Amino acid sequence: MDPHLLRTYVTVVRLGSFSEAARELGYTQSAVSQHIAALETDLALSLLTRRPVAPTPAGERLLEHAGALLLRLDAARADLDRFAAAPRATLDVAASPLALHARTLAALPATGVTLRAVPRERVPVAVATGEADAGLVDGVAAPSDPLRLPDVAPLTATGVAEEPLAVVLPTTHPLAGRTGLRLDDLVDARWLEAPTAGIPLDRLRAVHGGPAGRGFRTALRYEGGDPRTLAALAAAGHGLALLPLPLATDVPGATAVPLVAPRLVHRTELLLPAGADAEPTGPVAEFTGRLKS
Amino acid sequence: MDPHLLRTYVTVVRLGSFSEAARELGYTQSAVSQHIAALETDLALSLLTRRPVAPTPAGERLLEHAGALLLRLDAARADLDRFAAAPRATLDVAASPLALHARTLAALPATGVTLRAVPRERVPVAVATGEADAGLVDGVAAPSDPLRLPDVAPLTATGVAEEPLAVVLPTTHPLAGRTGLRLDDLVDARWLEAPTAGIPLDRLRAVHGGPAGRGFRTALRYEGGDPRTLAALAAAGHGLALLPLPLATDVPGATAVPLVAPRLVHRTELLLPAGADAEPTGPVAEFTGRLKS
DNA sequence: GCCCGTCATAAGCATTCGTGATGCGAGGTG
DNA sequence: CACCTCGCATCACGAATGCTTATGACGGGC
Repeated sequence: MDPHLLRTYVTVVRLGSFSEAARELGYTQSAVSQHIAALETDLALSLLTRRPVAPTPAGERLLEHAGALLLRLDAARADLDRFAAAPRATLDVAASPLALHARTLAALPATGVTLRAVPRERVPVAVATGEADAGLVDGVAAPSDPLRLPDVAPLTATGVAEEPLAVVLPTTHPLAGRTGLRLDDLVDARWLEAPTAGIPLDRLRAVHGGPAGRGFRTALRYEGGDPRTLAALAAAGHGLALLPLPLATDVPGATAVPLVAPRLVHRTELLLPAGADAEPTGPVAEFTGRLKS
Repeated sequence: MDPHLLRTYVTVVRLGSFSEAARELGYTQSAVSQHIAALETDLALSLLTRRPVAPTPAGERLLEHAGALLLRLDAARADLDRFAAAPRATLDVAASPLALHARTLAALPATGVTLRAVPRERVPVAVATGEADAGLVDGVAAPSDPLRLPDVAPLTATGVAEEPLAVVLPTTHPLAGRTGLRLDDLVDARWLEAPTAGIPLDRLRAVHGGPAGRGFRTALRYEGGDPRTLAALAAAGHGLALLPLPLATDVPGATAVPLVAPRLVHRTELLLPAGADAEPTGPVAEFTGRLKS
């Protein structure tokens, strides 16, 4: 299970073709064929169906493992490269959209900052692989509880902000007058699924603990990145939205009611490569210093 | 960063010697020397000090990455080997000591079971690498919240039991008369640290959220595996112990007071290789079926 | 000061790995 | 229906990698 073989395997699957993969990797088609053959004999398994080229069930499993492995490998290399590299004068930050709010934006240095908005799950990856010097992720957690992040590499996470959660409903909604809402009251409601602009509902489904698939049905799925649009959708009656309270206010036609049970907050965390906090100076230190104080 | 090179690197560090590592790996000393040299030139870093042989700071970092990588690699191989292997007639269970209680023990099949008690953090590893067919881990979490387990490989975790937590104190202790205790009341107390027999206090320190190092000081460290001994130590006044309530009762000279705040429970989870739940029959299915019902 | 243990380096050799050429089977085309 | 074409498998060869043996360099112990 040489990483090179895994690398060609995943590209073959991704492109659905040996020859295409060979082109992309700079090999000949023959080499790719031999790589796959080597993997299959090594594992004594058939990994791919040819014609069409698609992974077998065993191949699917290998794909999961291979992805994680190659990621960790890249992360390791990036991490160790940092050791030798000269301290950077610029700051690359990867952030999930909702992790960008007054507190985090204010901490950014005045110059030399590149800010990249990426999906939530890609933030740890970006930091681990060195694409970004630091990351900002948001998510839902119990108060002062750390987020559950996939550990692709040794990263340190520190909480930088916690805000209440609010349910956004049309002003005409029967529950709009409440001062607080319990999740139990909303299990049967229709929700807006917005993985990027909003907060994924998986966590709610898990917390609620009901049988899988029950509750929190999706009315409409919004794949854009703008929370105000999401709130507007809620105002228009397309379903309920879940947002950090500060983002949910002042939306025409919508009312934001804080979620009071279960006790959950919208939490933002700063992600750094483990060991990077030792750096005493530079833009990274400036940024993290301002965030932690 | 060939896994072979990493493998020799970690053994060199572990044994503190090139020659020893060569012997263990079945290489010549020369090969080991070249492996290390290859790594160092590839990363353009000095990884080891010679004489004595010890990792440099950069080497320490590599060690972390290498460990995780090799683990995942073994896990991947084990997982895919399972695909080809014939269904097993026996059941190997790796369990942390406190995960073994009435509920889990009752679910074990009558014959063909090997039960291995391992430290908490080794359970996921054992399941991932195929040393065990299934795992039982215990830990502390908020009610109906999953445990935080290191993801060494795609594993599925399902909760099988939750019990209240109790603080064990000498009957003569001023707080022994309470019906419930808040963690805040106990920050300044002396505690028994018992990573195997008891519940590690890290989680409490994290939940309490105080400044690092403050609170929950350790009076005595017990490295044995018997919770009753731990409770007896608490009875003898060596410090407070934290145990699942059922284990903390009926200890002479000690009183168990439930922990009421923060709301935490002692949770036991079943760990299976992801995808293994598909198996319809055999001892694994019997075990998991009984646990989930 | 000599010797022994340990790591580094050099040369030789076997194995591995990638390339180019060729074979083979499936699907499309006239 | 024969033929062509496209795409993966296989083969043989040259290059490169990796391991071994042999030797050198350096420290620490007696």
